[in-house]
Amino acid sequence: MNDQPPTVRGGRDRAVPDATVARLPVYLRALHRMADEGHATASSEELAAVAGVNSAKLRKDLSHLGSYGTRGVGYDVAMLVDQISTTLGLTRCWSVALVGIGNLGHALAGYAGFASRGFRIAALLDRDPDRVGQLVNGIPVSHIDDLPAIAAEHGISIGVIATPAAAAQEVCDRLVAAGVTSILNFAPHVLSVPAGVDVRKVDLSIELQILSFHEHRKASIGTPSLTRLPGGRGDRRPGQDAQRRTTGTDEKAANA
Amino acid sequence: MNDQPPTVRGGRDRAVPDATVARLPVYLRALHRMADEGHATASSEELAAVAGVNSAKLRKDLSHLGSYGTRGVGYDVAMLVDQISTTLGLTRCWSVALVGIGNLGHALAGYAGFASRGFRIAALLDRDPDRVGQLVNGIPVSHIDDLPAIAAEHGISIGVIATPAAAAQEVCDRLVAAGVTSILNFAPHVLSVPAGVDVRKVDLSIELQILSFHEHRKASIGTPSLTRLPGGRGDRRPGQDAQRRTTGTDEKAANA
DNA sequence: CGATGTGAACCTATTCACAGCG
DNA sequence: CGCTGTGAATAGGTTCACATCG
Repeated sequence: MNDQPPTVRGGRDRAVPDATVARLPVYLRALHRMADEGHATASSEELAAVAGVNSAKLRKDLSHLGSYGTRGVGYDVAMLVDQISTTLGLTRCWSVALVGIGNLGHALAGYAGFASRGFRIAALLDRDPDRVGQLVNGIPVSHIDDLPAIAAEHGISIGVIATPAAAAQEVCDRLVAAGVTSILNFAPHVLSVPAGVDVRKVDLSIELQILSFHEHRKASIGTPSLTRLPGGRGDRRPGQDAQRRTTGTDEKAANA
Repeated sequence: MNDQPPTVRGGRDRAVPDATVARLPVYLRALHRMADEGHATASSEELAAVAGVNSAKLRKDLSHLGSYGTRGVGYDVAMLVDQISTTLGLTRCWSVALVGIGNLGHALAGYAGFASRGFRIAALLDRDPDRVGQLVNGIPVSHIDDLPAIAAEHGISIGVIATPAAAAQEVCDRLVAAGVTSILNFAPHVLSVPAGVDVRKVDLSIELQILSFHEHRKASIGTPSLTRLPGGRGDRRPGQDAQRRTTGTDEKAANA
């Protein structure tokens, strides 16, 4: 316990801001890559470069998990991997139900990234009787009506929706009724869920439209002789790496 | 070479914040839905409900595009659709190149959401000679080496990367060399691009890990008798719709 | 000495609350 | 009178710059 004033969140002051949480998986991937390349230790500068962020942000992010660096040296790669994995809850394996075995569902079912870190597709579900019973990537497709039993049996708490938009809300409701409290939604539809359920969305069409905006911007401004940097989107601060290549994407719009 | 203290962006003060841009496609979808349902006009409250945001945010977002509402009435649906479409640059059709025709590439090539609003897959590309020449969803697969010619021919400015992580950076470099200035990256790899090129990423594995964090949180806190709301993620403000269902996802982590 | 960890400054985004218009 | 549009207040995130420590 602690007294009061600012930011009383979960247990103590654990907090970990959402923006930081969204970057931890990126750091984790960067760390694995550095480990593969033989680094036992990594400075915030090196790690930040691989992760595509600046070093100050990385240090501040890591500081939310505790103090796992050594001044004058950097971070122990293996230890940081452990710490981030623990924070993200990746020390256990999560069972996932994937609903909607169409075009996209097939691709997702075959996606290697699933198994790679602590996620297991425990069930594939569809409403189409013709698809039920099929084997997709070695996993049999079950009927959506069997969701409650399957969810209970496997202790499924994460659901992935890959159905058409029209079916998404109903599927979502069924997932929630079956005890799922985290949903990843690929359907182009805004889901409505009770409090306590987290939803994240992945939406190709939205991403394209955002890119369209920026393309449109670039095109319509023409190449303004030299109002700003010759190519930048305009908001680069004159700070450090204003030139050369921008690495990665800065995070922002996805979900929460 | 310009003075001016605060926030001088593109032309004048056009700005349109990134967070707003990321939501415009959502509003657009909501508007289309309301139009389909016969609404000629919509209040900020109604629209916001369909789009899964609160009305104040929606009004402020729309105010960045100008004043298109009527006080006491609401917004004219058709007019708003036009205005948002124009802002997003959707009044023209963008040609897109999709690179990497594997599992995911197939699914993306078949995705209806592409054609739906101003995007046309002008080319499918792969490095595997066995795939070249195949027809996928009616479009022939070309070899990646032909990218420069194809990009020039179709005026392609948007590229989608659906290759394995190992190939992503090279493909990215080739796209940029061919004149592509906006990239949507599905590969689990942080891309490095020159200034002036926009990158957005879609990453299943990162999304799952973020959900894992929240699941972990919920599980480890148990059900705290009544420290907070019985189910919420903890950061619900005591404001308006704190109970009932949270609609949609709040935006945050995706890209920029 | 070199790199972490962090207070402070800054900037962006969200929410409130209400003036003002149709 | 109802709803938009917006200034002001608040919250959240990023960057700077440096004290601090191994």
